[in-house]
Amino acid sequence: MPISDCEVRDPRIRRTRQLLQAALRNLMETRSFEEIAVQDIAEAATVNRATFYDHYTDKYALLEAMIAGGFHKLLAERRVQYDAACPSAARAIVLATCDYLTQGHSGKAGCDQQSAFQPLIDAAIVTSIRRVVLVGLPRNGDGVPEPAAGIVAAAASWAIYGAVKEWFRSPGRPPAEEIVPVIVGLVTPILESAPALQSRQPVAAAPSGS
Amino acid sequence: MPISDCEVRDPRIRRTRQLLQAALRNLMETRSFEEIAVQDIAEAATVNRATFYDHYTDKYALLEAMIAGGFHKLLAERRVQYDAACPSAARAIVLATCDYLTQGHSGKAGCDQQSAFQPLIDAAIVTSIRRVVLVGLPRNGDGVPEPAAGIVAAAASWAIYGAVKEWFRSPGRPPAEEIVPVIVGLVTPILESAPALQSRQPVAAAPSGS
DNA sequence: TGTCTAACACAACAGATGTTGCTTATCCAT
DNA sequence: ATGGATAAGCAACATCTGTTGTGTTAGACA
Repeated sequence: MPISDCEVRDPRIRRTRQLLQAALRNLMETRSFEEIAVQDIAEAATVNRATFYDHYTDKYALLEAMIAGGFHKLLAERRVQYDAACPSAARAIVLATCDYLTQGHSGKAGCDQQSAFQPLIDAAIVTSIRRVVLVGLPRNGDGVPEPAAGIVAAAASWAIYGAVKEWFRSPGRPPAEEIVPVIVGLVTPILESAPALQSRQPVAAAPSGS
Repeated sequence: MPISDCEVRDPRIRRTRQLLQAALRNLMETRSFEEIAVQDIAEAATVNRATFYDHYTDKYALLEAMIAGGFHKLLAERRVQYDAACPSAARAIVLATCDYLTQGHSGKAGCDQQSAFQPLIDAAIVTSIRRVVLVGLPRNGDGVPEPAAGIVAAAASWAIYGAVKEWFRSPGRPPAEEIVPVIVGLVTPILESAPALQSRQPVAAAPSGS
């Protein structure tokens, strides 16, 4: 029911949400996410259980906010931002995604690859990637992204995360430095097709539909 | 706890699971998924609630199985299978994904785009796409997929679904026939990079890393 | 056909969930 | 500083959850 986690002025709200996220983070060092009850989180955060529901609809919403916030923080710390004109930007995004998965954002749950809530984590990260990709995509004169940019950003961000996750899940995975260029090579065609969709220049592989 | 939904010989199990899935499908015509309790599903399926838990860990697992089964059925009906040698195969997969989202697999929930369980649906469909893509990817002499095929299949399947979903969510979306070639154009570079990763032939866009 | 295995019904349980109404404490703006 | 707005504490509620135990029934297999 409350406003999005960013842009919260009231210090009471910030405090409570930070407490809840920290509590969940700590609890996940010990048990798996499913084994944690809203009661436990509220108790660990020294927050009333009813107050929890003032901020998040359930523990899954809290997890989502926590993951999104954590990944966004990582991107901000590294000053990561995509720019269609800068090839190394895609590399930075992919590397950040690798590192975020590797660093065990979610304690014991990080190993817990087949958990039912894993898709929630995936979705949260993909959304963050999509956002940072979208702002770097070419725009028209008014700074408004082209309509097809949404499709390109979606395809690219999902492809990036899907590939990174596949690498992360693989049994004897190579170091990140090794896989990052491979993934970048896979997704650059998508990212570079954005100008083509704006019909600035025809591209052989691009379909003429639309 | 039980074996995967496919390959179940015991008719009792088949019957119960079909009843449960049909019950959930029917209930979702009326209410949103979150508003449906396991109790309701069991009751609508004329199945004891305890029996529900013999088959699925919770209602989310049931939803996942339902979505995966439905999409798999759609692919089977259309005889969809990816083949790296056949360009129209990718088209068929993308079109099937568009149609599956459009046909409102999940009743009222189909409109319910921002629901917390949406990521579960996404994950189920992506997994299905990934499977059908993977079997069509190039293999070595023994029929074993190349190691990089996993990454390629993951990137391609996530990209396909992400793009289709973005299209589906867009307010005044064009007809599927119009967007399919665009998406196919976005993902074919990924799919065609599979041979390159096998170092059969160098490709200009592919990175030399590794 | 007969026996064995396992699916299902049923009841009951402790615990968690999500909500409500009320009071107190904290903030923000005037 | 003061007053209005709102977040947080608190208690209690009906309900749902997930599990366990026991008995019955239906399918599998020889």
